[in-house]
Formats: sequence, C-alpha cells, structure tokens
Amino acid sequence: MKRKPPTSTLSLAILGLISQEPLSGYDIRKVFTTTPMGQFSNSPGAIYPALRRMEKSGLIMGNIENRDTLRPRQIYTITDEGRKALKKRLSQPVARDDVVWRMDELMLRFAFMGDVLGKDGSLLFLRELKSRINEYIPYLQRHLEVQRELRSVNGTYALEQGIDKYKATARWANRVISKFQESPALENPSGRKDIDEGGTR
Amino acid sequence: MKRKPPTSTLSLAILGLISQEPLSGYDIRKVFTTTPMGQFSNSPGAIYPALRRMEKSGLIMGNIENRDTLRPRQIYTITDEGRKALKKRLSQPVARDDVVWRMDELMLRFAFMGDVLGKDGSLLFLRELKSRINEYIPYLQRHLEVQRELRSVNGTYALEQGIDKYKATARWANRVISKFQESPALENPSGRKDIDEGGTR
DNA sequence: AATTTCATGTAACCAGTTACATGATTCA
DNA sequence: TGAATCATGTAACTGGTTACATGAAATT
Repeated sequence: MKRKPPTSTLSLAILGLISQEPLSGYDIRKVFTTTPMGQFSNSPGAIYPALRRMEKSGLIMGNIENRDTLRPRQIYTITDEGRKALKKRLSQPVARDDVVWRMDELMLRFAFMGDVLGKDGSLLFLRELKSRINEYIPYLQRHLEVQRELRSVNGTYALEQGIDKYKATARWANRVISKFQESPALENPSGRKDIDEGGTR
Repeated sequence: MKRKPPTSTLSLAILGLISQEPLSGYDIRKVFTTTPMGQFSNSPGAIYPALRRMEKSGLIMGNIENRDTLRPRQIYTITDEGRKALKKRLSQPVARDDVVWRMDELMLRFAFMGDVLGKDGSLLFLRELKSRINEYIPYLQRHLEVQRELRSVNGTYALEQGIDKYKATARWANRVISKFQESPALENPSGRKDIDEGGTR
C-alpha cells in the first residue's frame, strides 16, 4: 500500500534538493548543517524518517551504493512521480494563508522554482506574492490601531515589526520582478541550464 | 506527579495572555482567531490540551465558573509559579539560535515583556537582538556568494530576501530603541500601569 | 424553526526534537 | 592510538492538525 506523499516543509526541501541531483541522507544533512537551509531542521531523526516516507509514497527511489561492502550508502533519486509532485507543489497559487502562516515555505518554493517553472513561473509567483501581501497589510494595520488603544506599547511595536517584514518582502518582490524583466526573457522550464543566464551580474 | 512545564511557542503565547487577565479556553481561541496572534495556532485541538498541560505543571489554575449549571466555564488564572516561569522565559538572553530558528518566539517575548520586565528589560532585549542579527548577517552574505557561484538565480534571490528581513528587523529594533530612550525613562517592571506611558503618540 | 454562537473536548494522524547507538574509516 | 568524520539509524517524547462530537443558548 502506497502511503500518500508527505507535505511538510522539510519534505519539500528534501525533494527540491534531490531533484537537482541524487543525494544520500548524509549529503542532505550536510547541506542542512552547512547552509542557511538548516532552518528546515537538520536532525537525523527528522531527515531519515522523512526519506523513508517519501520513498514509500513513490516520490524518490533509494539505490544502495557499495552493496555488500562495509559501508553502504543509500543514494536517493527523484522519480517521475516525484518530479510531477514537486512541480505541482511549486505551481500552487499563493494563498493568503501561505502569507500568514507559511512564508518560509513560500521562499523555499521560490528557491527551487527556477529550474522547474522557469522565469515566467517565477514572475507569476512573485506577482501573486506581492498581491497577497498587499491585501494582508491593511488587516495588520487595523490591528495596530487596536493595539494602540489597548496601550500595549510593546505589543504595538511587535506588530509594527511584523508589518515591516511584510513590506520588506513586497519591496524585494518588486526588485526581483524588475530584474527578471530586464534580463533577456529566456524561458527555461525544463531543467536544462541556459548558457550564461546569470549574465547580468 | 507534576509534569515539567511545556516550552512550545503556543504555551508561551497562552501564558502571556493569561498573565494579563484570567481567561477561558474559549476566550483564548477568540483572541487567536480574531487577531494576528493567530499565527501561533488557533485550533481547539492544540489549545485545550496545552491548557491542561500547563495546569498539570502548575503554571496556571483552572476555576470552574457556573459550577453545576448547564454551561460551566473553565477560567484559567496564572499562578505565582507561572509568573515566575514567564519572567524567566522572557528574561532569557537572545541567542544566535533564537535569531536563526525562533524569530516568532522572540517577537512574542517582546510583545509580553513590557509589563514583566519594564522598559529597561525591553531595551536590553532589543540591544541583544540587534547584536545577534548583526552577527548573523555576514554569515548569510557569505552564502550569498556561494549561491551566486552555483548560478542558482532563484536561490540567490531567496537568500537576499532572508537578509532583507533581518535587516528590516535590525532597523526596527533601532527605531524602537530610540523611541524608548526619548520618552521619560519610567521603569515599570511590576505590572502596574504607568499613567500615560503612551504619551508620545 | 433554523442558524449561529458559546464552550469544551476527543481521536487519529503526522511529524519534529533530543539523545543515544553503532561501527567503519581517515587523519593527526 | 585517539579523535574526527562518514553514514545510518532508533526510541521516547512532545505537541500540532484535521475532523468530528456534543449540546445549550442566543439570534434571526
């Protein structure tokens, strides 16, 4: 019986990494412990069980390297089903709830989106993100007034910080949108590397 | 046997709310569903068990209102032990790991800190927060270079967004620090309300 | 009379953390 | 030869989500 695919942020991070190149559990841990991706957990007690869950649901496939030797390695490769699931997950429209509760996951989606959805998909994502943020900010600002009336000084400032962060993200989205529009509109949704896509640096 | 006090963000949010005034589980849910505090979960399946855990560990005490009537309400009040635990949790120094993994909790701490630690405590917290962020940003910027070399366009931008957010928070901290310093340095660590503390608005 | 709100809860499920365990291999 | 690294894993615990259940009271 195939289990249904896990949907945690960690699973997405792992699937995204494996989609770029086959990796072992240890490789994944290394990425998590040595890069800012570590925000999505780095404990073996999370990664190994997640890998097995993902294998059981058919998103990835483990191949034992050095079988029969003293130090076997499970190298996981993404399956066609996994690629389809990844694409589906990256293609989800940006919802208000994502902006409220799952900003980390949104940024993770954006980070892995380039190879899968290309520049066009990324642009669509950024425009949606901007819209959802701009719809959410007024709600927060109304609550700012409520907080002020409650005379909770710290509470008011804390809310202001939340608003600041969303504004910073909206500005970032604008900046990236213009950069994407400036550079030659080469589409690349297939995973192949464009020659010199980064030529504007 | 008393269980040891829960340490989740949700527990802190609940303890902070109850420290301001006695509340029922339903009251707490209402706060979570109608304000931006809802980020810290709003499901009854999280709140009611959390309340019972906190009661078992002695942080709060439930009193049944309308006992014997058809609609009893459990009103929870913070205990002395709970107040002590809250103060201790709010007084923790800001660690690098907090900045990396638990920004939400840090902001929650700041929001509840005013009544418990006063303006001095809040200032100390903000200065620590600023330092930890400024120590962390260079690490992120080094990884920005790595990402650029990997020619992962989206990955690079995603990291930039992370840095932007931290920078926005550092600027916010600076702003609040100056505001706290401008206004008359009335200390208020006792929970009593200063008359017109919000006079600078 | 029907719907919404008040108020509290449970059960099944999922998944993450901490801490520990194992044993080979490489390096100093 | 002892430490660090490679590589994989488990167990106990904690706690959150979804979905469901119950039933009174207030509202329309």
